[in-house]
Amino acid sequence: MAQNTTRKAQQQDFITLMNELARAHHRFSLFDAEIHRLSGSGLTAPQAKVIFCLGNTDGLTCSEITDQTLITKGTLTGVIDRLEGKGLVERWGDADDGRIIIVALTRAGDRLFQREYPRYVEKLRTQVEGLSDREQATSYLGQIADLF
Amino acid sequence: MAQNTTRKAQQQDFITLMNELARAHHRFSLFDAEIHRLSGSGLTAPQAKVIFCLGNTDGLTCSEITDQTLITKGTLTGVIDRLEGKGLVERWGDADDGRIIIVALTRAGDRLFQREYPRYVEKLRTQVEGLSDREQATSYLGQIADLF
DNA sequence: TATTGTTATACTCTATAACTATA
DNA sequence: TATAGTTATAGAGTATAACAATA
Repeated sequence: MAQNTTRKAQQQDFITLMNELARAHHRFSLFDAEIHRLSGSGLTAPQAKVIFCLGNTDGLTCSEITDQTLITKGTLTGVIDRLEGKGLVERWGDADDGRIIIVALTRAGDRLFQREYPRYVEKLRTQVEGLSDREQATSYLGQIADLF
Repeated sequence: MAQNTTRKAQQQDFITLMNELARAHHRFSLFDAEIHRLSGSGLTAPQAKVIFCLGNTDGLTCSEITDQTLITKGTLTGVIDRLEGKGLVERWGDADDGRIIIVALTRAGDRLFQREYPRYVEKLRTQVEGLSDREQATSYLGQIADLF
């Protein structure tokens, strides 16, 4: 009976934990989207992800971008189309392997990256400032990242 | 010089932490959506959120659902429309305050909730099973949830 | 005037699957 | 046959703002 109560309490703890995770996740989405919206960069969150991962590189293939951003390949084509339409990235074929497309920042894209990336990091930092133990956070988040 | 190096290292730590958070967030989205897709319930993740928060209640107002799910009111109308179209929820006006709409599970919605909610929790639990220290997780996630 | 919820618009992202071109 | 990326389809969620009804 007492054991049953304990199990129920543990189940409730777990559900509470998952609700917190889901809400944290959702708030992160909203916060992330809001940062980009308020920045006036004209980027959506997925577009910014792509720009940020292309920054300080000589270009990446679509597969590499997919690996880093977790954006599905079908979706990625559309995101890159829009960034290309804004003149922020350009595409060219790989010389060795005809199947591969290299995506890279244009000069305008690089200027945007140089301006927006530090701002983005700074806004996140401000939000996280209250964090008590950075090392614990790092190691724990690594675990969470591995779970999903 | 050494101080500068340290600061740079700290900045890099922070960026790594944020990248992990962003990836954890994205993976959670994908995992969450996949659970519902594979369950055959026909629910999207936001729809499931609404069904789950209505479970074991006598109905909630749209504002209350918004508070719990963080789904914007404009979006919520559409989500509820789709759930109503499936016969899973119903709406009625509040007797006291004519502005308020009460949303509640239908019998079919409640059956879905009773069946899917435990499954959902169980799948999350399986995923989280590797977690080393539940208490640490709970307290840390609480912090993250408060940050965003 | 403020609040609750709906409607309208326009867009982005999403999954899925078929498809092209190349390896 | 397998891989890289595009295209096509259909739908869902999103922000935003204007709106109606009620308090």
